[in-house]
Amino acid sequence: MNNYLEELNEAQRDAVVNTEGPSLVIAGAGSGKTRVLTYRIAHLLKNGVPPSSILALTFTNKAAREMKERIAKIVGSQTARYLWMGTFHSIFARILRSEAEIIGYPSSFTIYDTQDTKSLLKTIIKSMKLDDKTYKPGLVYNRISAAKNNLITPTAYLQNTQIREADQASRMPRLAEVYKEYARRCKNASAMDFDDLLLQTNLLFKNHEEILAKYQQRFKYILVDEYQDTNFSQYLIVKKLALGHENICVVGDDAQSIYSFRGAKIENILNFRKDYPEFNTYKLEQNYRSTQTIVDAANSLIEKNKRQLPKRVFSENAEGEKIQVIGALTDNEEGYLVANEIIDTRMNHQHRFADFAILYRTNAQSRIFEEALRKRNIPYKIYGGLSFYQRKEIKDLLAYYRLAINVKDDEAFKRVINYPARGIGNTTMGRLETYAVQNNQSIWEIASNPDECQTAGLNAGTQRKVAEFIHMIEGFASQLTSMEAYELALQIASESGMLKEFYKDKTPENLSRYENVQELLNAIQDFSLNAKEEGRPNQLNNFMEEVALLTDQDTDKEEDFDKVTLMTVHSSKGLEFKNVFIVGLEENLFPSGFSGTLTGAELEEERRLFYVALTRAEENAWLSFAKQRYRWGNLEFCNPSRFIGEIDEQFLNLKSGGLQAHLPRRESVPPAKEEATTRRSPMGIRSQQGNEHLGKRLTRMNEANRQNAAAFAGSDPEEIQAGMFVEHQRFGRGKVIAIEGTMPDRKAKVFFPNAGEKHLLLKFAKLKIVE
DNA sequence: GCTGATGGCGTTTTT
DNA sequence: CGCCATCAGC
Repeated sequence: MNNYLEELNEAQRDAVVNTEGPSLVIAGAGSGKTRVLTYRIAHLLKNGVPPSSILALTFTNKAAREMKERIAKIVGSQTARYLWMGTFHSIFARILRSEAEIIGYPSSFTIYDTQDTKSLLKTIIKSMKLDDKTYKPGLVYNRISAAKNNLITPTAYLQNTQIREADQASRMPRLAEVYKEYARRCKNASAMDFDDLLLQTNLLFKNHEEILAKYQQRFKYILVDEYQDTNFSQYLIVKKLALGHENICVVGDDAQSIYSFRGAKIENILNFRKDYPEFNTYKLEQNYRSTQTIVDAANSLIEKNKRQLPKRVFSENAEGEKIQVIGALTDNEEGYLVANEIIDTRMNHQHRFADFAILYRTNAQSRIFEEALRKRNIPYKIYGGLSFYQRKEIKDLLAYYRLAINVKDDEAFKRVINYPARGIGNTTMGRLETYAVQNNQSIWEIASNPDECQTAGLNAGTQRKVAEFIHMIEGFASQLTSMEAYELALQIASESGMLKEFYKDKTPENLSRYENVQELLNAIQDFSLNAKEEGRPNQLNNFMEEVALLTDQDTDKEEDFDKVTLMTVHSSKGLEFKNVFIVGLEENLFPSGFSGTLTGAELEEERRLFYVALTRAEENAWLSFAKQRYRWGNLEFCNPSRFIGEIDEQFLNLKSGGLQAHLPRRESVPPAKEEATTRRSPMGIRSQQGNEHLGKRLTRMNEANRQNAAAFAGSDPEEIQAGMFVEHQRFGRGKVIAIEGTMPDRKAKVFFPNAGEKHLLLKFAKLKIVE
């Protein structure tokens, strides 16, 4: 064991060696948070604390794995193995499986992923004869998820007037019933969704004191990473468990709370002192990652946060280069500029491609940069998007495994009953499911019983086909305990007929599907061999327990060696690159899901300047203006369409804070063009004229909208057509038509061409320049 | 059931 | 635009 304490600065060392009692470690970005966590655990182990009494919770598998590896390096893998270290979900799934009986679940319960959940919700919504355009499965899921994460059970939901009112307001008055039905069906299917893993753990601890006591006893030391990202459900579990010994150490940074949209409660970290009055605070304030300039820039934004834990992040690194702001007239140009910059910087500084990252807000924005990089032969890798385990063929095969392990798993049943095709269509499935729901049973329980099939109304031929399928699955199920994972997995893949499907015709898609399935089988083989070596059980259900909570952010392939990284700003949290481009900032100009009412003045207030050049003349004025060289603040806009300058205070002090896009203000608009000063246009504007990229739908809707717009504004349709449709962002929604002549306090129609006839009524206007 | 036309709509993400 | 859901029509 090396002398790890010497590798720490004073603050870090304090946080590592003071292991007793409640500790709050506030860890600024790049301040060595992971190092402190791992060393703290190593320190505990070194001082004779048994690994099995340490519980360390993270948010991602990746974080857990990395930490475990680092600890293993210090204390040896034999010791590290017995740590209770993993994601909230995996740890509590493990506990739930071993306590399943007492809460009425089999220990082999299925974990429904997002897709399963949504598809089940959709079925429920349909069967309740509700409109799935009002009750959108995704939206319903969010509501139910939020309820669960606040520990609101269906019964409590029904009685909660506040929630009921909110449901009324969003025109989903029957949401409570949907929730209840959803919970019922999950139970019948012996399934839990992700939120259930936490909710059920809470219920388990609440209703069974002796079990809570057992785990309180067991976990003498509890550590939580990214505490600012915990939701209420997670918070409460931790709080209950910590009551035992109060040796709880939470690590986080209120300034890095970026997941409130998925239920993270920053209050959990802000209120730590209330829960544990006797706590110690450790502040990690020295940033080892970034230059002073960058730390200063970040601080100038963070200081605008209203509630925060006082800290002063500083860097002793060199001041470093200025932050550059580069503007582009179009998205294509933006891609081109970034690609060029990468090539230049790489040459001039001998950087590797892997030293570059391109960050954007949404995954959909990657395309333009992919194209630009490909054109310049720059290798890149993309994070996000469809993960391996979400591919259809993988989900299909996994569904067979799931069904074999838990035959009540209705979502798996529905997935594979007719894949490959067995002549069991929607009608049959509909009958089985309806009957099952009526009888409070899983589909399997009906389908596997000939009498029930008869009653459900299946004809003899269909009954035979269903029976064959049941027989096949029973065959798989019967071998679960006798065969090891890989053998059985392979057998199921082949006997289910799935492998044959890919041979039907040799399309590239089929080849790729086949390869993916092979990759899954290889993974199972690896799992099986490793498990055997380490003396753990190596059956298919053991593999499936792990896989349900796995995503493939983890799989770093060898071939990903020297490549530019493309990912969302969110997923870059905690990573380091020498060169970072934050692109597509103008996307923020348009609030998505935009449908409220705003006055022109409010828009001005919001600094969301999504206005359009209305007429042909005005548009031309803008375009010629954009090609000129001009200055705004410290930013110099260069010919033809780019500006490079230093980031300045004005930029950073933007009221809305964060990564809001910022646009030239009035002084940048040439005074010569008086017309143009009354309206602004963001960079990245693309007009309909001469723009062959406009979508087909826009073309289709064009005429109708033009007429509508003209009628509303009382203008000549020809005139309006000229600059009417301007694409402000890459989402179709962003195509805005503003109506000439409307003043800030007047209502105006804003047309979203894609929304077809139902245009939105907004108070919206020509933006008045207020200085 | 499969296919192509049509329409709708588009955050951030982990488990 | 690009993906997905739906539906008419075979």
